[in-house]
Amino acid sequence: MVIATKNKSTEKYNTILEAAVKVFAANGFYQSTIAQIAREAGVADGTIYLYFKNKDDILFQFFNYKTKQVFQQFGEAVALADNPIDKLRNLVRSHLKAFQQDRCMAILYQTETHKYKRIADDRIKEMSKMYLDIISDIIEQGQQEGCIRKDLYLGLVKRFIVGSVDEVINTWLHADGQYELASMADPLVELLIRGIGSSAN
Amino acid sequence: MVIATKNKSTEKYNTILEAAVKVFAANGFYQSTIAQIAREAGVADGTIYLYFKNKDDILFQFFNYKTKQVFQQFGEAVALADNPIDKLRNLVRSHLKAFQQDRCMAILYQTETHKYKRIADDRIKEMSKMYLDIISDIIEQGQQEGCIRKDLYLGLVKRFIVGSVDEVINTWLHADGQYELASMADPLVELLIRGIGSSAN
Amino acid sequence: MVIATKNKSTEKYNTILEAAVKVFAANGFYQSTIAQIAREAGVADGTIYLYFKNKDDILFQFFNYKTKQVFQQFGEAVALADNPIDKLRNLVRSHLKAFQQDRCMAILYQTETHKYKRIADDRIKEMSKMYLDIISDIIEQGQQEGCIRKDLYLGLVKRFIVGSVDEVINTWLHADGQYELASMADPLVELLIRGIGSSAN
Amino acid sequence: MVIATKNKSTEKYNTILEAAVKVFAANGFYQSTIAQIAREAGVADGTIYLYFKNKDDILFQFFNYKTKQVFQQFGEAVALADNPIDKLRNLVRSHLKAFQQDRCMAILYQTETHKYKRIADDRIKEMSKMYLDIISDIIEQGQQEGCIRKDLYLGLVKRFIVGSVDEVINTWLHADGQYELASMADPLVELLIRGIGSSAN
DNA sequence: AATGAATGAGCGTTCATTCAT
DNA sequence: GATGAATGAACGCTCATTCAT
Repeated sequence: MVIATKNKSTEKYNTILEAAVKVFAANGFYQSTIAQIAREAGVADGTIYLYFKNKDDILFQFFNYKTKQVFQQFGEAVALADNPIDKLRNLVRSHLKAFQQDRCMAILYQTETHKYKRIADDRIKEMSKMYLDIISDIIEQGQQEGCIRKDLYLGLVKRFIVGSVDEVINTWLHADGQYELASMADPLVELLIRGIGSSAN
Repeated sequence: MVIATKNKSTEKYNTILEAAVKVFAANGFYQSTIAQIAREAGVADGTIYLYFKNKDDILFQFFNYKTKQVFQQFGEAVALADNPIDKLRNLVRSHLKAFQQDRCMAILYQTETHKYKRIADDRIKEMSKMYLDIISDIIEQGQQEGCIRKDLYLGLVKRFIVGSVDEVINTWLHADGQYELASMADPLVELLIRGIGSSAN
Repeated sequence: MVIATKNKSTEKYNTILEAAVKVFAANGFYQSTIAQIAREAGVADGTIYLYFKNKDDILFQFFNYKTKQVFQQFGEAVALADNPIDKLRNLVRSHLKAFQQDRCMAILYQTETHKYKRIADDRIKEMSKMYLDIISDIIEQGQQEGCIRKDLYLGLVKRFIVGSVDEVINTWLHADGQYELASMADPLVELLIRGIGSSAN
Repeated sequence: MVIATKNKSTEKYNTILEAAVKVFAANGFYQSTIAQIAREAGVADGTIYLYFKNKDDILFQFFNYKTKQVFQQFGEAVALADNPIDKLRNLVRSHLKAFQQDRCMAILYQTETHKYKRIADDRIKEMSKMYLDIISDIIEQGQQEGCIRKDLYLGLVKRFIVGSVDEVINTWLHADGQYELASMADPLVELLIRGIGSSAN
């Protein structure tokens, strides 16, 4: 009983895209060559151009489909919780989980994003906005419900959250993923909410 | 008694290094060419090789001297305060101020750091460690003095602080520096200490 | 009694050849790709290799059959006239008419001929010789009959005629065929015969 | 006493341009590679790009400077004669002489001109126009002075002359230059003026 | 017969680095 | 020290041709 056999074309497209992500993650985009990607994917150099317009396009497709899809999952994870604090926890948790599961994607997203505005600016901005919008909604709901401080500059709070999460991921990446990234979700959210100060402050 | 007369050599070295930082910041390291740097510095291509071993070395020197020096200033700023919370405030303030004053350095440091482990890994790790050590000291002192929560996982707290600051800088960079970066220091530190949760939590 | 039913194979052969001529005329031989020809012909790239040995062979076949056939018609047109001057007029007329009717062939023949000695040298020389022989016969007959000057260097006269006709065609091609090419036949022949000098010379 | 020592740059520019013309003449523009030109010129591949923007530019420069210059000489040759028929003779003579002296230029101009409108359209049109204008002037003067027929369609006469000359050159080229091209000038002009018809016509 | 995905040799171009002046 | 012309390795990309289906 065949439900969904991906056709050959899609298979090769994915093979190449994943090979590319692996190579990009290892060497950086500009240091990666088409020949390396082809070798990693087990195809000829020219084959890559049957599935991608050019080298830039490979990175673009990565941001357009692969990463985008992951970021959309974050929204779904959030929807599963009712109260803002659980939503935030779900967001951070699914973010860390997803990046832990696909280390190459994590590297590419963390280290290559800022540099490739030229290539995938719109996609990255779109994702970034989607992420920030989710956070905004959470904050606002939290403020209405009283579980989040009302005297906050929203723009700053968003950076505060995004930055903490990003840095936790970066640290994990630099440590070669030797610990459970996802396990950092709960302590991190707790920190975000309560801060580092003792109640004496 | 030595009067610090910089000799001609040092001047040209600095001219080139600053030109390179400008060019790297504008185009990224790998997209920048020696010819561009030479033009920006007003010297011949070959001259660059009298002061730097190769292209990589320029970036290495940037991290080795220029950035390192700035990061050392952070330590000095911290030393001026007595209590941990003021120390943290001074750290964040001097960090934001320094990066606001030298935008190119900020760009290079924020966007190129992760990618150049190959080139300047030791320097970057050294700086990073220095920065994290400062924070560690602050946290520990704060915990002893009671102004910082004692139930914190130190490794996480450090990322939490570093990440927030970085992201605030990134956001400022992406906004083309249209506002006072330094003005974000106090609200950010306040957030770090108190968190986003209302005391009701 | 054979009724000329072209079989399927011949049809496809012609479809491809005509598509190729169209593409070659538009882009030049070396700038045309097999993929373009295949698209224009409505077949797969690989199909072309069932009918032609390789890309060169397509051009070769063009000169071998298509153009050759047209050039043979010139001989027939000449045979319809008795006196040399009418023969010349018929030759030029049928030449201009044929090229006007098949613009792509005209382009290919005029602009690509000289460059493809490598590919179809023998065919082109053969056609060229055939054409020049027709002219030679006309001239010689005209000299015997007294309507053509006897003091002429035959080799030069042939170039003189061929060159004039070619250039008239080229001019028409460059003007995007906005006028009747065939209408130039009579004035041109008149020029060839009488020259540009007044009888006073 | 040094009057005009060409500097090194100009020398190498010319070396490369001449090597390129040689290679283009031998293989055609698109079949020639940068590597071939570099080898012929005795320089490295990259050196070519110090003097020319790209491969197209080499051909462009050829038409822009080298050929243009020769075509301007034609105008000067014409100016040396007073009566229209001598002017025409001088034009044809200097044309054939120049092309005989630089065979590669002749090949490139004759066989590559039509195909490279993309690359040097304006230059080629300019030269072509210059040439046709010279002829127009001659014809008109000749008609006023009575030595050229008044009942001529100027547009056709120009093609008639240009075409004859071109074809004479082509024939010489195809014969591998085994005879004196310039010696064809006088008989050709005589043909242009008197035509091939006997006065009996 | 017909397809079109796959191949990989080959090309134009760039640019870090060298070295004669 | 300073120059910048010259180098040539390396890369992205194209496309004629093949071959499994």
